[in-house]
Amino acid sequence: MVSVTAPSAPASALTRGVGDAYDILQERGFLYQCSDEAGLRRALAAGPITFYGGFDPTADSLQIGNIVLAMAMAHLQRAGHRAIAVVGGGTTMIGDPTDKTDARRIMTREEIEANAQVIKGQLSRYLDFSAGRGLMVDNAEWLLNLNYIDFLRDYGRYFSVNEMVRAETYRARLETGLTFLEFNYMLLQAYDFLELFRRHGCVLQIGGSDQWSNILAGSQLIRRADGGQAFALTNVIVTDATGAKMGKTAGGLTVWLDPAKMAPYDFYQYWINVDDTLVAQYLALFTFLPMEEIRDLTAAGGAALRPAKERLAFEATALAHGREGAEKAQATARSVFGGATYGTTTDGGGGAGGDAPISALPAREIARSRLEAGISALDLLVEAGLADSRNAARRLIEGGGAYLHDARLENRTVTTADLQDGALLLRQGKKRYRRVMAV
RNA sequence: GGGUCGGUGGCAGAGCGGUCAAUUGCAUCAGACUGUAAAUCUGACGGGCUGACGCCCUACGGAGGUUCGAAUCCUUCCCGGCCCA
Repeated sequence: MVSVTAPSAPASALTRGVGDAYDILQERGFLYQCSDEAGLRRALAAGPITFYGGFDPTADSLQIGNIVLAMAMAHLQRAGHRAIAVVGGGTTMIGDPTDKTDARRIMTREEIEANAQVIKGQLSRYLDFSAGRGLMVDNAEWLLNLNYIDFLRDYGRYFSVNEMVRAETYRARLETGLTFLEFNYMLLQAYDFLELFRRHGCVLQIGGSDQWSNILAGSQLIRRADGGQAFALTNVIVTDATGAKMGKTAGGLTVWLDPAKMAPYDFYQYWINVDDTLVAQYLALFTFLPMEEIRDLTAAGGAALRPAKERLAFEATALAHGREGAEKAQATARSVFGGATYGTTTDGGGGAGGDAPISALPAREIARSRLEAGISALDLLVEAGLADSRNAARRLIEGGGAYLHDARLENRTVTTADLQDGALLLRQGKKRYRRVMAV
């Protein structure tokens, strides 16, 4: 790995300079493709550049699949480069055909804007949006006012349909059906890049490898329309052990960053339950730990990998939910799973944040009066969110997978006599806990 | 617009008049084994009721129809692929 000498790094506590950014991304396993590695290395080394990555406001929260890009951007930014996070408020109104079986649902402006706000908040945990360091823009700003005729005349000429049809992005969709609406997505994303090039001197776009053709189209448009040079870089699409895109818990839940959609405890658990073979990769991608430390942590195999997983979970949770959230989640997890400690985290003890050791467990409430009258175990499991229906709850109990206070729960009536410290501690299977508080 | 093929449970994909709540694979859930891992084995896997045998309801794109009986046949509408224009 050849290190390119950087002239000088701008202010802030940088241990490595602007020219090291490429190496950092490479050694951490982010990179998938680059349109011109030598050229990009030169550009990076020649001083801070402006780069961008896009996020689609299709949901009211980011999920961990989006973090890979955020982390890659964060590394670039930490190396001294200027980040632009583009929220695809305009493009979302079209629908990206990439890797979708069906056309995306078209959303209203209001939904999109609300989502964009949330996403910005979440991204600021990873990226610095202070003046001069980074900014966030919504491409609706320029896309919504495009005039069709003008756009065709000024830019349509630079796009070759032959080329587009050959793009991997569209090939699959050509088999199953692709509307003209979606087909235009590439043009708009390319135009975004051009617009950012003009407005902010942005010369690099980074995105998931599924965005490769779109990003390339942008850098080509910049060359054709303005004679400028811009680079395309893609990061790996991270998969889980089964080869599927990562992002679902064991319970099939999407791993959201929004604590209201997924409790930090569950977020933490997601990382703890990661497959052995992925720990090293995930540490490199989802934490800022130095590579040497990651190698040490994961040098041993087998059960010795557990401290590494705990570290991964802690660091990733701390990034998404703050240190305190991570500490609470960790303390709760340790308490609930037998209190075994595997090494220590950065603070040497994993403080509980002053709360009860299981305080971070997802909780539900139930009226005390209903417990006094007695509630069936079936209904209790359903209301706790551990079973989708009473039939499912029945099956769970029959299968021996329902527990109350760590004792197998039979199909009986649960009353206030079962309360411990004013709550019921329910468990589904080996590790899905839920507290039900009597109120 | 014409021709043709097709729309089945989370996905893939059987069924092609009764024995179909619907074969099978994947995914998922539980149990055993473990390290809150993987692999493996076992069971479950539309909803409701039941201690249980079992019973009831709703489902095979939508709406009608034929029939004792339809996911299976007919009509029509909607949606999609392919070929032609």
